[in-house]
Amino acid sequence: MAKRGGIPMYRLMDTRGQMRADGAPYAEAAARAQAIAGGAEFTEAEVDTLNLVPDHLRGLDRFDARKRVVAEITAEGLAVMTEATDPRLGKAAVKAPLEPSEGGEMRTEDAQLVPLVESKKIMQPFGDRSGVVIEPMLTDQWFVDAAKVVGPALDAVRTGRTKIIPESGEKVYYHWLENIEPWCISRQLWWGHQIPVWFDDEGREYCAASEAEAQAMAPGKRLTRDPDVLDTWFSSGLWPIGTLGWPEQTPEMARYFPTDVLITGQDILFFWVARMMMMQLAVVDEVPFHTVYLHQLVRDEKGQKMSKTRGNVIDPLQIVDEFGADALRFTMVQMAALGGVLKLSTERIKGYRNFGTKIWNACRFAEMNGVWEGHTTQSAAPQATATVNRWIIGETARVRAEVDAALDAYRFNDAANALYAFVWGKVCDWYVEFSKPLLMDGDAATRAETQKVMAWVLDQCLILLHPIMPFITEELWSQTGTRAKMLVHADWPDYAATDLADPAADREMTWVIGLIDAVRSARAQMRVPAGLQVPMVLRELDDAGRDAWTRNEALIRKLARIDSLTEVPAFPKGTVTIPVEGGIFGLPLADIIDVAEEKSRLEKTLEKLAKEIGGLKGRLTNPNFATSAPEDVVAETRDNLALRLEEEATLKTALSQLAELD
RNA sequence: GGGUGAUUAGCUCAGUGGUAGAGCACUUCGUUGACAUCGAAGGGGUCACAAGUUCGAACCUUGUAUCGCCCA
Repeated sequence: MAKRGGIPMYRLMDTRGQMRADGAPYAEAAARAQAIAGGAEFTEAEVDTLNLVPDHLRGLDRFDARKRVVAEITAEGLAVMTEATDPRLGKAAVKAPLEPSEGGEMRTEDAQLVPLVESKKIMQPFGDRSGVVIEPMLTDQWFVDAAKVVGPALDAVRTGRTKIIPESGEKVYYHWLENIEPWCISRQLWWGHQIPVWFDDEGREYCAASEAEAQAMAPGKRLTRDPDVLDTWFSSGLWPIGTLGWPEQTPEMARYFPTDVLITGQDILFFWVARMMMMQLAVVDEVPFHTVYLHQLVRDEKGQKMSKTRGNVIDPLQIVDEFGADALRFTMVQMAALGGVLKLSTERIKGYRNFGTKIWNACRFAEMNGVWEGHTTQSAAPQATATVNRWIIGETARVRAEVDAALDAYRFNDAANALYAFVWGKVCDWYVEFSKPLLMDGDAATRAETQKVMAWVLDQCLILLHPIMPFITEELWSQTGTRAKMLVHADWPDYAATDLADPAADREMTWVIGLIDAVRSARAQMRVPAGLQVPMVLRELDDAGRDAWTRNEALIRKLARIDSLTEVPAFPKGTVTIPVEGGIFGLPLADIIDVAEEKSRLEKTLEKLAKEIGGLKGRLTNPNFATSAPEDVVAETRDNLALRLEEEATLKTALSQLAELD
């Protein structure tokens, strides 16, 4: 029986009224209720029989009943009447007709009067699933005195036994637990763990693990069980141990508890995380996990919470059908920046589907060039002599380290992005292109080496991508070479970048890529037809540059579309200048060159350079910079400035030579 | 009301003190020996605003504005 201020609440909303149609007549019950409210003696049992709802209104829908009540009150002449246009009627009010002076008709006030039923907004909860108003019904409920179990849960995070990521989660956790209130664990649901409390007829409660035990506590009494169930978070709070057989000391408990990392939604911190912490510490005196990784809610592309009512739910299965599970997974991982919001858009997912296709095509290219013939999984990087191969091996080791560091720090987006940039931007855009002359025109040894290196590099891509894109990588793994085990079981690589990287190879390939980029850029801006092979001239080049050219001539010529290189003492008129580290190349395009175009190209570059040089000089001339900044920063700035100045000089010369053409 | 975040390129977001990045979108060109679900080259940002700390601020401090989320 619910009470308020010590007085039992009447059953005003008794939907079971029809079964109690034998109740006392309304007038008597009402008189008795007034007496009780006025202080008369009563028993709960008596109040329970009071019938305050007239029989003819029982069992009606509340909205129908309201209309009937209003009609009855009005019929008895007891209603407050008002004009139908009264704004207090809210939506039920009719629009005021025009005054006679404004051309409206004369009206009789009487005919317009209606009972005043004020339109008042009431905060009214609706059932999530039924859509029906939820009526308040006070019942006795059980609470956990949370203050008594909160201490250890707070300490565990304060002392770092359990770490919450991102850190802002810890602040929220503290704030909530430090201000914790008693936790109501009674839920009026038809499913869940029923509350283990039985009552006898006098209302005494017996809390026991089973009905038999409760009965043993109340010999000879008739018991009824509390119909409520435990709050879902109370039950779920026991999940880390309950699933492992607790309270028995099972081998599973010994092996798997405490668990490892809990990954859950940021909005679940209070509900589940805190409850698991409190309950495990209270029950088995141990934290349930060493780390809690909180991710954001997945929202739609506008950042709205997905909801069925709003109709903006993206069904993952539909996405999987359209783009594949790997694309969806990669998208999620790529967006999982710590503390970030997960806005899911199909455009994004499409991009990562294309990424999957890209890898597939790279493996196909490898297959067409015999890379997989006789290949078996190798954990160690192959020995390589070709610069290109040495370079990509080092790059692979570097990305592996980057991915590991990102995963260790729970920065899944960094891991995904590093792999995307490596696989697409390094392996596909450069290494595959570089490998073509080696695989197709190289000698047998070069060819064999390149095949081995490419097989190894692609294997590493598959292994590193596998946690994010398990399906396509597993499939490619099974289609390429001979595999002792499935990719999902493959060893995670542990080679170090310091062992595999070759600084000389890095420097050389950076130079080569820089030269190709510069030529391509100049060609595009001079509007040289993309397919046209053009000659190139060389004015000066240091030894390192000459070595690099000699070793990589084939691929530079191929990728930059250069048909010859001639060394010249001075550039012929109409030559586009291509400065590189340690030298100056040129494209003699006198017949095609657009002088104005080249001039503006140079001026634009010079403008950018001047800005950079200005900034660098400004820093270096500031006496406080040299004294306060770390040495390596100062040195780097100085080197940087020297390089820029050199480039500026080259371009200025080129610009003045260009002027001679006019 | 309490708590907690965010504000960076057209869009979605990375970037914890050394001078600005990615993907998508956009513009131009391209049937070049894996890939047009592609390739090449570009354009685009006084990092919300104001003050402060610092040799140096997108980043640290304070304030302002706007938006979000959690809880009551």
